[in-house]
Amino acid sequence: MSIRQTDLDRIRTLPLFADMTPSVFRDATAGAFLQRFPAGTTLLMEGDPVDFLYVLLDGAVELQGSWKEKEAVLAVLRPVSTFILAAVMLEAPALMSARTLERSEVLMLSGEALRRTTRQDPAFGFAVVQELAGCYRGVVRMVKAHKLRGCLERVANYLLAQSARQGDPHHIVLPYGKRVLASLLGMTPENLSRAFAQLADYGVQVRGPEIHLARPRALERLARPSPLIDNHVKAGPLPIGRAGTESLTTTPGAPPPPAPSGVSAAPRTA
Amino acid sequence: MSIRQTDLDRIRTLPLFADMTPSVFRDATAGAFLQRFPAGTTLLMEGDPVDFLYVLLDGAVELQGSWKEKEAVLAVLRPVSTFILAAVMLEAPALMSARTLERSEVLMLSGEALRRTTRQDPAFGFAVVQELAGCYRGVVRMVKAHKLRGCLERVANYLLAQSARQGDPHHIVLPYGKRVLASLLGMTPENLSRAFAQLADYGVQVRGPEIHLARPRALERLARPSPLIDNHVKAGPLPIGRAGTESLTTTPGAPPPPAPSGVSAAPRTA
DNA sequence: CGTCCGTTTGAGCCTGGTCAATATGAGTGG
DNA sequence: CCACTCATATTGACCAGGCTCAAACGGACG
Repeated sequence: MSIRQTDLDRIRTLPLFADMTPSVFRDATAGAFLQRFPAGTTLLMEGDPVDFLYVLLDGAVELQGSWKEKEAVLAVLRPVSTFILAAVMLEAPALMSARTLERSEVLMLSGEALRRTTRQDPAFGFAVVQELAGCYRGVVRMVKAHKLRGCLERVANYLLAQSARQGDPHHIVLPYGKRVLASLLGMTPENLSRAFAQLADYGVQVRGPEIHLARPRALERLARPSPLIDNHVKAGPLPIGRAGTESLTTTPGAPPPPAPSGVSAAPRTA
Repeated sequence: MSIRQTDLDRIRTLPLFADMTPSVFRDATAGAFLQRFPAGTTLLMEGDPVDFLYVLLDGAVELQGSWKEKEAVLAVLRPVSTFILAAVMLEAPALMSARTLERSEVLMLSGEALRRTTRQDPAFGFAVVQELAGCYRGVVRMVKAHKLRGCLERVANYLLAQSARQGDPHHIVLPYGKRVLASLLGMTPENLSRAFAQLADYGVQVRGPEIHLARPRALERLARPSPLIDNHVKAGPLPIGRAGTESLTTTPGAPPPPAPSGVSAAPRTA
């Protein structure tokens, strides 16, 4: 039950908790406890009710969804990060399962306490807003990558993203197994292998989890990373006279389809 | 610039504004104005800074992303719904373009005023939290549908969703053109046609925008809708969790891969 | 009546998936 | 220390879902 002070200190580094006053922080984390799990443990099954906000302090966790015997990894988390905040705030069942990939340390915070704090403390409320908004945009980026890019391009961009994150333009090490990576990128392990093989033409050399990028520029020309999809890319200076693309430009076409008679139920889109 | 009282009344029906006190509501909507756009108007270009929260009062708007000459529709909105709330809260550039599909009425609310209200009024802050959490979960559902289902299955589930929404188990009318629908479902118009043809075996008869579902049960056996993907499906006997109120907004996002070594940039995943 | 789109249909191709067999490597027990 | 096992990766052959290109069809509108 007792958590070390150092563990609470670690989650204070998260934007979500960084600006809280000590007393509010104490309220929000009341009843929190730390748990250790071996690799391969399912922390949460999709469809389960969610009672806690999870904070990964050490190890690795994958979030996955499933349907009809099929499974897909939707995200892989590394410390320090929180997950299932949205379900906690809505008191709704989880949409994704959470599974440890390695031995992991997870801090569990009372959902009840967090909702109460969110409703009472405007500053924390706004922090939650920004957190959720960031998550939302993260998923939007994911959808765009999926619908707009082919397998090769997704792999190439993944390599560049890792390269940026790890700080070395020429060498990266895969943070988890290729099977997991393939599923995360929306492809089969076999195809990921083939993609790596194809990328040899662009200076990519794979040896186990170690990858050498001999010609990052060539890879970039293939990958064409965009600040609107890959959030590691900084927005470059836009070409000055954006050719014929002004906002509020009306383009011909788009015939008004007959409105469906049924009452539509207020869809919301951030 | 003057807005009719009836327009403000309409947005009060949205969960986001429903519970606000009149005075807070007046603050939040200060400086709001109504605009009318013809069909095919680009309201917002991806990458643009976002100064307003948009509320669609009449007509239809598509949100789309693009990359390298390719475009994909990420969502189609119907009244009354809000969009780009996440970008407003983060003061970040838009990740999606917004384009009218028909002649539309759009209410524009000052982002500045909304952020101020969110920071000051805990009740409104919590409403924004719930809104964003719902949007996030909507996009997660979209990603799951995309990664786990094939084209045929996506179309079948779309038909069932529309059927539920429009209240008639045997007859639906497509709310927008098939070209747009195809892109929303992540396929080409040609393939959507073929999918409809294939679905004839399951009692689906298509005549223009009108679709007759002769054997909904057969279609359901193929589609296998799930409460964890399709938010119109009510949870089965087991789960106690309330059926949430999540939009069909699809925003799949790839959480930034965590830094394997050194300082981690606190990835967030709701 | 003719034109213009959006949709449908057909033929061929190609990306990516499936199945099966073969390394490769880590962990275990003799 | 080695043999065995199991999981992960890779490679190849084959298959199919989905895309592209091209043409024909149909309704809406002038």
